[in-house]
Amino acid sequence: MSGTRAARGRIDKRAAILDAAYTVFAREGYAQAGVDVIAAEAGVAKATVYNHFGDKETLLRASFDAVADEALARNMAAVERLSTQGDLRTMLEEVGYALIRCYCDEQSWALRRLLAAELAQFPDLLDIVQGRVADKVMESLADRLARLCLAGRLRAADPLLAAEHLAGLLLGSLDRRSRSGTREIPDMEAREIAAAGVDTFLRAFAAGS
Amino acid sequence: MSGTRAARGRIDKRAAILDAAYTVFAREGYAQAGVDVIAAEAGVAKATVYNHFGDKETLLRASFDAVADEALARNMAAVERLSTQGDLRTMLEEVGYALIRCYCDEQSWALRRLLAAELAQFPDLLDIVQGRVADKVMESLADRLARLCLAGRLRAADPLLAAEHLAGLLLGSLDRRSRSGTREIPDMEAREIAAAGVDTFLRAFAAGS
Amino acid sequence: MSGTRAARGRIDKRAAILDAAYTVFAREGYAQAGVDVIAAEAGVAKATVYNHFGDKETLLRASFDAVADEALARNMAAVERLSTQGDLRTMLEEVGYALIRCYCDEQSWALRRLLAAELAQFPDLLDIVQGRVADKVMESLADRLARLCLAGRLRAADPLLAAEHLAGLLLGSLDRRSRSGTREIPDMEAREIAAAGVDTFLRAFAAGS
Amino acid sequence: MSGTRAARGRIDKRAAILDAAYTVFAREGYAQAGVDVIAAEAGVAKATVYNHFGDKETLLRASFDAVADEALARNMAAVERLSTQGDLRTMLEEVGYALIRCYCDEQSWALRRLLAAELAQFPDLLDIVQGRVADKVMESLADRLARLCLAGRLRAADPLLAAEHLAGLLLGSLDRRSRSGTREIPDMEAREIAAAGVDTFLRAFAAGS
DNA sequence: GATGAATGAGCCTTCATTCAT
DNA sequence: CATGAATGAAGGCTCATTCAT
Repeated sequence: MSGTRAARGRIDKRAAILDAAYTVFAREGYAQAGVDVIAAEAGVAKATVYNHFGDKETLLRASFDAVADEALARNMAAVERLSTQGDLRTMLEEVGYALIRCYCDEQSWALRRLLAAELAQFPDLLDIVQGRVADKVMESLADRLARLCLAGRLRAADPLLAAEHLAGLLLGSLDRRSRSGTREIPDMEAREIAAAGVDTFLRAFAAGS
Repeated sequence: MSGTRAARGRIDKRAAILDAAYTVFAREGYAQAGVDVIAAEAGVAKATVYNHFGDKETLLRASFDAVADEALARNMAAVERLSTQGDLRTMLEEVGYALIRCYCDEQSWALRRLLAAELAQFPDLLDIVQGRVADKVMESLADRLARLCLAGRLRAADPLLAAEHLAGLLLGSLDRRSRSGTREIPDMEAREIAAAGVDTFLRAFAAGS
Repeated sequence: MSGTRAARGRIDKRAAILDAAYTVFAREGYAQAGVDVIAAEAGVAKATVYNHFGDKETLLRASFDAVADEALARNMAAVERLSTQGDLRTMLEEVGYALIRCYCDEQSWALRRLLAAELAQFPDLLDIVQGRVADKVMESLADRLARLCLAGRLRAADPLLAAEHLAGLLLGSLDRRSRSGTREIPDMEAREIAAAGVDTFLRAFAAGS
Repeated sequence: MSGTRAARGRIDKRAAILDAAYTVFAREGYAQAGVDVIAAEAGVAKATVYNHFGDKETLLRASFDAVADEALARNMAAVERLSTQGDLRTMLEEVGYALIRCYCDEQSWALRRLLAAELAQFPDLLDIVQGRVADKVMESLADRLARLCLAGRLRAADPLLAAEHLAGLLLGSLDRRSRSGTREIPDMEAREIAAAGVDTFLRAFAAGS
């Protein structure tokens, strides 16, 4: 019991630091973010941060890992709603809406911002974000579209290309519309974007058109 | 004469500083970029940079201005190739290819990276990049598509939406494919992306389909 | 039995820490030596060091004590070979050689280095090294020389002065020759130094000259 | 003129930093010495220290250089008083006294202390202190003794050895007597040490003895 | 008594910015 | 105006030391 309390304390602190780190990195950028600020936000001493993560760079990577994992999970959950049963347009609109929400999540914007900002200095962050998230999601989406083709609901020569196009139609306008994440996209607008994107997609890829 | 020479020297220095600034900002990020490094790259003394631009932030804005203007010009030139005459698919593919090239230009990547990185601290940079570039390009593209509709070559209820979708189909996959600008996209691949994007676009929007 | 084992474990740990401390102090200097490094070298936890010695300064003093005792013993053993019997020159050369070896021992260099380094901060270390070692050795050497005078083998008005001179002749060149302990003095060179020093000494102090 | 004033300001600051650095290094040891303390003592900003010397280590080396040069000059001046003319004993006593004073100078003690302390970390400091000072002085002393031999005033097979022995006789006891520089040696005592050392030296090396 | 984790103070170094020439 | 020198404010990281188990 007492051992558990201690261990939990340790884990809690580590998690608190990770949370605080991501918050501060997202808010101020990697370079501007002070480790003391992170420590204060996590409610620990600065040295504790170093005890856990060694240096600021490692802390950044760990934050990325954690957030990327979350993002992956959310995106996958969205894609996996695509089944071969039910009304195709409705289903696609729902998936589209969910993907838009994932993309527009404040954490996702922060992740992409940080990635862009620090790409020059830490090129391997790409592997975390794209290799472990974006690629997987796209592959998974392609898989589902392929099954819809086999089920005769869609007609696409290259499922991966179709997935890219679907994603492009759904997400392509979000950067501009949300002013790079600066402006919240209202729910209704998100639904309209989803509907319009799916409409175009279906006009191009629906079977029997 | 000597006055002219002096004035030219002054202008040259200003331009050299701007160039150097953008180079260094792009290479190392705003926060990591040292003013002394910029000064060294421009071949002037650090104080000279301050004489011209006052502080680092102003220098960043000035760089953005210059590069955004260039980017706007290039993108507009691409869009304006869209006329109501000639083979539609071929024309769209050419425009698409040109837009892809603009998007994948190293300077454009750097611009977007810097924007993302410093958005939190300098939100008004958005106005430069999106307000003065992306929006204009999109509007212009919408204009051209509208005229194609009027000419009976396309069928789109909302030209801006169509423009967004075209852009999404063309550019949506580039982030992933070029690994956020890390990997050069070969010419043939760019042409394939353009062709595929245009194909989907035309399947959805071609008149009489 | 288990109590004994435990006590032995305790003693072993204390000794291990002392050894490790001296090793690390000698290798890296007092200020640069990290307590964690010492603890690691001793195979204990950092806190254990503090349980035993309270703080770093005390640890330094304890190390000095231990090493100074050893040094004293070795030097005394060397001096005490001086008797009133046997060939004088041979005996002096042997004693001289032994003193040179003591002085050039790696541990002795480290002791003097540490003393010099920390003299400003911990002036009482002087008492340990000079009061408890150097002075005693010099007094003892003076005693032996005095007895040689009484035995008619030497002629010296002030035995302590003679001892100082003998020590100066033997050890005075070692700092330069061994590059402050950086360079090992070969055995033959040490013997030559001893012989030359004793020769000069005897030319000045031999009875009947 | 104004240029001179500026340059002088620069030089003055550099010199002030060097002085302050040596003072603080000598007082607190290299590791314990804070660069801010040095800067404060020199009356400049901490960054100015870095503008001039780059880092703490370089500052240490520069201090060593400066002080070693001074020490060399003083020692050489002492040795060069040895001529082949005048009363030998008196001259040697004067030289001996001067060498003792050089050795016991507070700056010299500090130099040797610092050297000992930082030898492990910066082995090349040896070259400055021994290579550029001690060796030269000893060679110079040997030269003078050689000329005294040629002049028939001394009898020494190996002048360098004789020089070492003279130095050993003069300086060998100073470490102990001055408690490693902690205790000031009164003038009279210094003269006695010189006289005694020279006496022993002459008993061993005077020509015609 | 031994340990792992946490801490707070401090230190070297950098950097945007200003001043005197 | 251009420059070299100077500055003050941080910031990343370390380390001796202490608690809770």
